[in-house]
Amino acid sequence: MKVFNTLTGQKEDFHPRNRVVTMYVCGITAYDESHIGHAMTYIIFDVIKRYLGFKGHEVRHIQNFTDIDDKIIERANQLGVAPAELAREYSDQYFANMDALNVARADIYPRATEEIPKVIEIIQGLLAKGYAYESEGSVYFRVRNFPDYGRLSRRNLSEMIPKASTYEEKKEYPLDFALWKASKPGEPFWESSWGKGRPGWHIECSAMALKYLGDTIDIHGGGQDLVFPHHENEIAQSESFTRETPFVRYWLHSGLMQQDKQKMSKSTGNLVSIKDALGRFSSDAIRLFILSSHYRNPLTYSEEALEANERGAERLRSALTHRAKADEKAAMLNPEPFEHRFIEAMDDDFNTPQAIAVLFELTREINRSAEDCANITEAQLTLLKLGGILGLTLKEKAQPTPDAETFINLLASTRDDLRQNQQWQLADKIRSGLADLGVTLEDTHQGTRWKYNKI
RNA sequence: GGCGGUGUAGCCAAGAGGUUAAGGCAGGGGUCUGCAAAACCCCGAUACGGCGGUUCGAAUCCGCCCGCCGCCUCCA
Repeated sequence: MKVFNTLTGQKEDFHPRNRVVTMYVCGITAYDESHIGHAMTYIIFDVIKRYLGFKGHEVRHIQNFTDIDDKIIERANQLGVAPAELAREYSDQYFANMDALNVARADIYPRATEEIPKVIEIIQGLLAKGYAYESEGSVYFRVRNFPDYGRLSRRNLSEMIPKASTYEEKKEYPLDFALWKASKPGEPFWESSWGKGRPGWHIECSAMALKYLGDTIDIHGGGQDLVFPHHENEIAQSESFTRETPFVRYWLHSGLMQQDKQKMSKSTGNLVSIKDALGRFSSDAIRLFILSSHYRNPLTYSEEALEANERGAERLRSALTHRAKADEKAAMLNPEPFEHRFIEAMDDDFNTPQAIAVLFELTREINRSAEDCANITEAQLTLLKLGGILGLTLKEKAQPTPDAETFINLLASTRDDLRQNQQWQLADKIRSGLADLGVTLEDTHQGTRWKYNKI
C-alpha cells in the first residue's frame, strides 16, 4: 500500500510503526456551521481509516475541536453568548452532520479548553529548552531555532521575511508564532506562570497528538490549507519539545473544495452548508461526488454534479434489490476479480475514483447476471462490502412509514388488477399519482416493484 | 514575486512511455414493456491547453508559452 507523503512529496510504502496505526486529523474551529468543504476532508479521512481497517490494521484516531480562539470570542460577543456555549453548539452540529454523512467517529475528540495542562507543560518545556520566549504575557516560538522550519511546505525563512505582513513588536522575529496568548479584559482565560491567557492555535494539536498518540505518530491529516503555517508549526514545536524526529511519519493532505472558482471558506462566506446539501442529496450521493475525484485534487461543488451522483448512487442501490434465484445449478457471478481491482486501486494512494469505477462495473455485471438468472448473492454482498469501505450505505434515501407502505402496496396491487383487465388509463392514473407522491412504480417480469424517492 | 498544483469527450473524472484513453452523468440507436420506468446491448475523444524536443513509440518525459486554482494572513 502506497500513500503520498507531503513531507517527501512522493508516494511511499505505508508501514505503521507499531501494531496500532496512530492517526491524528485536524478538526474544525467551532464557530460556525460546517460546510461541504469540511465534509470533503472528513469523508476522505474516514475512507482512509475504513480502508486501513479493511487491510487489517487497528486504527487509533484522534480529532480535535478548537473551542477557543479569536473568532469564537468575536462571534460569541456578537451573539451575546459565552464562547464555550457557542463552541459546544457548533461541535454538536458537527457531530450531527458527520453522523448523517456516515463518517465514523474518532476514538477521542479532545477540546483545546480541556487540554490546558498539557499545553502548559509543552510551553514550559519549550521555554526551558530555549525554543520559546515570553513577551508581555504571551509566549512565542522561535522559528529560527528550528533548522527544519519550512521543510513540509517547501519554503525557507529568508524568502518569507519580507512577506511577513503582520509584524508585532512583541515578537523577536516576524515569523515567530504564538504558543500562548495573553488574554484581553473580558476574554476567557486560564492561569499560567506567565499570566492569564489562552493557548495559541497550533499548540493544541501538538498537545493532543503527543498526549493521546505519543511522540511519533503514523498519520497526520488535514486540508491542504493547513500545511502552512499550522502543520509546519506543529512539527517545529513538537519536535523541539520531544527531541524526537519525526513527529509525523506520513503527512496526508486533502485538496480543497471550490465553488465559483474559489476556495470554499467560512471567512469569505463562500460556502454550502452540509445541512443544506443533506437536505437535497443523500449521503451516498455526496460521498460519491467527493470520492469520484482523487483526494489530493481540488473539487468544484456544483448542483449538477451532485444530481449526477445521486443517479449513480441510485444505480448502485438498485443492483442490490434483485432477488437471487435459488437455483442450485445456476452459474455464479464471482466477485473476486472486482474486489481484487478495488484493492489495487485503493492501495495506490487511495485511488477512490478507480475504486468507484470498479463498483460500477460490478454493478453492471450483477444486473446482467440477474437477467440471466445467475447466482448473484456473493456479488451483491461484495458490492455492499466494498461500498462500505467508501462509507456508502447503499440504502434508499428514505422509507415510507409502515402505514404508508400498506397503502402503497394496496394501490400497486389494485393497479395490477386493472392492468390484467387492460384498464390502462386507470392504471396509469395510479402510477402517475403515486409518482407525484414520490413513489416510482416499475413493472418487471417478477411483478411490480416500487421505490420511495423522497429524501 | 516564491512555492505547490492543475488544464483529458457536452459535464464530472481516472490514467503518467507501448495491445481498443477507466468509470459516472447527459445524449443518440436498439432489446424488453400495453405505455412507461428500471435494466441490458450498441454508438461517441484518431484524441489528452498550445508550440517545440527526447524516443522505434508520449496524454504520459524535457523546454518554452497560455489559462485556471491553492498556500505565502484565519481557514478542512
